[in-house]
Amino acid sequence: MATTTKKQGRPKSEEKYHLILHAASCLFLKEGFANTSMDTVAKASGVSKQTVYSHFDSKDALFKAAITSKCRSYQLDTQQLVSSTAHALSLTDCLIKVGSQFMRLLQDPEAIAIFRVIIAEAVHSPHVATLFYQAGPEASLETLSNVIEKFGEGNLDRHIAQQLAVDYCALLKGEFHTMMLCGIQSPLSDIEIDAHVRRAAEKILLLFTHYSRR
Amino acid sequence: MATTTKKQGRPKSEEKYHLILHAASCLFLKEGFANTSMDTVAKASGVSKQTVYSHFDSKDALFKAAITSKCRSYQLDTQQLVSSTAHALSLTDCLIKVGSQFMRLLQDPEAIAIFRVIIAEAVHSPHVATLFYQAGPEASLETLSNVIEKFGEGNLDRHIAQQLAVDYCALLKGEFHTMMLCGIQSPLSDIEIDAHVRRAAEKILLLFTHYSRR
DNA sequence: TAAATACTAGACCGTCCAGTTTGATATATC
DNA sequence: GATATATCAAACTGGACGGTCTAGTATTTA
Repeated sequence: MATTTKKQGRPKSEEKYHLILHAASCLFLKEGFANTSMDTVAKASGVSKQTVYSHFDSKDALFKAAITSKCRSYQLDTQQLVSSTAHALSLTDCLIKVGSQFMRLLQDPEAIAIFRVIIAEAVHSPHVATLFYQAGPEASLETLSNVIEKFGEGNLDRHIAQQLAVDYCALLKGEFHTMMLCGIQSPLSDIEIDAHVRRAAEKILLLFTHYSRR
Repeated sequence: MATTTKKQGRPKSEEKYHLILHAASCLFLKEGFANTSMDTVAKASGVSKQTVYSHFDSKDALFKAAITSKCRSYQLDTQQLVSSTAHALSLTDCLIKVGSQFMRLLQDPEAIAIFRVIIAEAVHSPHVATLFYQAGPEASLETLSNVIEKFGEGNLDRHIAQQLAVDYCALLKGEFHTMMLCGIQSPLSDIEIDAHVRRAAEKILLLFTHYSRR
């Protein structure tokens, strides 16, 4: 049973599997779910339509697989902050560092595209939406709140740290994210990002000190 | 030229125009643009397909008209706050009042539906997205920042008041709005809303005092 | 070599849909 | 009443698309 029962016949090409998935991801993000046809996916991956259907049962299944694969790449890189260097940084510097990363994520055209597709299909594919949210925003918030809690040095309740993390992200977003999603905001320059992040970090520090000394 | 040159023949029925527009709005919001057919709109408005096309040139035109008409109803009712009663209220009470309204707007299933449709079609119909944003969020922010500025009594720069308005909305949204759009958050109870709004108002007050006495 | 499966290219099916056309009826102005 | 337009009901056009089928070729295991 547990033995590697190799299937007979020619095996499916992993390469083609990835070609299809990659092409589908790009198309779904660029054109949306409804405006992407299976014929186009096949053509774009340089593969016959039948092969697409041999790797993925339906358009829906392909969509789920494509979004799922994209999810993995959209998280804050908070590893560096939690690790050794963390203790050398002040909370301010730490917030600024994460904040800049976060803003760059918010600006990323592909990240915006994912959000758009997810939101558009949220009613139809709640499972995919949940998946995306957990892999992306939720995971990032989790680690950010850990960082904040660590700086509280015991004077900060866990749930207050979480709240501050949410608040920080919210302040960083401002009207920005909504405007990006609506397509009425062009990306900020690095200088603008820096200024914006510093203002937000300042505000969170204010809240941080207020809620930690009690 | 400027005389009311009445057209000959039977005039178009205004009633039918509104029937069509109303049915279209509901359908677009419930099903999205792609999943709403002109035949369905015609049937839902109790009108022949031809009549739909006699009032609206194309599906796109109908969509624009439908969203535009919906936009008008989605603004904060800040009239009452700016008016006479305003001076009787403290800033805190004022913020709480607006905040509660704002949260109820964020929860409104129809408002969420509009956002979804707008975001989904943002790439295809940037004009509609802009229209929506100006009529909705932007207008609300404008009046909110006026209220805040008034309470600053001269000690608050105009642009800082604006910033505080944006911050307040951001704190109120938190992760909430995004989660609603992704369909992974059920509406809050009135009690939860109240608690959330109070927390956010408290934070903004902290920022307000910090930025006004300088 | 034989059996089994993957893959291709393209035809094919059924459905859906935006938009048009037709022909009859209704309602307005002149 | 004559003319012009609106409305209806229904058929029609043209095209897109999800998914299946076929027939031939390639690649793998037994």
